[in-house]
Amino acid sequence: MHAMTPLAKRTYTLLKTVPAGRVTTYKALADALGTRAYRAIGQFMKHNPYAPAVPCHRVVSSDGTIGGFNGGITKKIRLLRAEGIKISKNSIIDFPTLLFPFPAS
DNA sequence: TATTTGACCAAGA
DNA sequence: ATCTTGGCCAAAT
Repeated sequence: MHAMTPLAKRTYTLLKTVPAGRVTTYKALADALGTRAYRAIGQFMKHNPYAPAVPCHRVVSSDGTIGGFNGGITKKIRLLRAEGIKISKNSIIDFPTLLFPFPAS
């Protein structure tokens, strides 16, 4: 087992609460965790030691575009579509509605 | 210890 | 609408 930094562990734990058919963003995760490390969170997703238990494919960019994925965004799009999420031109259809609201602290 | 690197973001041009 | 720039923070080198 590799040593897991506290922020990485909290990020994975929080992400697991996002249900299928909904999405979140790098920023929303950071915000809910009380940090501004959006970019670091992108790195955590890239590593994602718990895939597919941790649904990193449900994390997209703040503007509703797909963002990145280890192995290619095509795969990410396929996974999202399999959950009923519609995508066109690399952006989520009806993005604000599908965005999962984290419980307020 | 210092520097570089990102699956980012917001604001400008 | 597309592209650039500066800022942000944790990890890796």
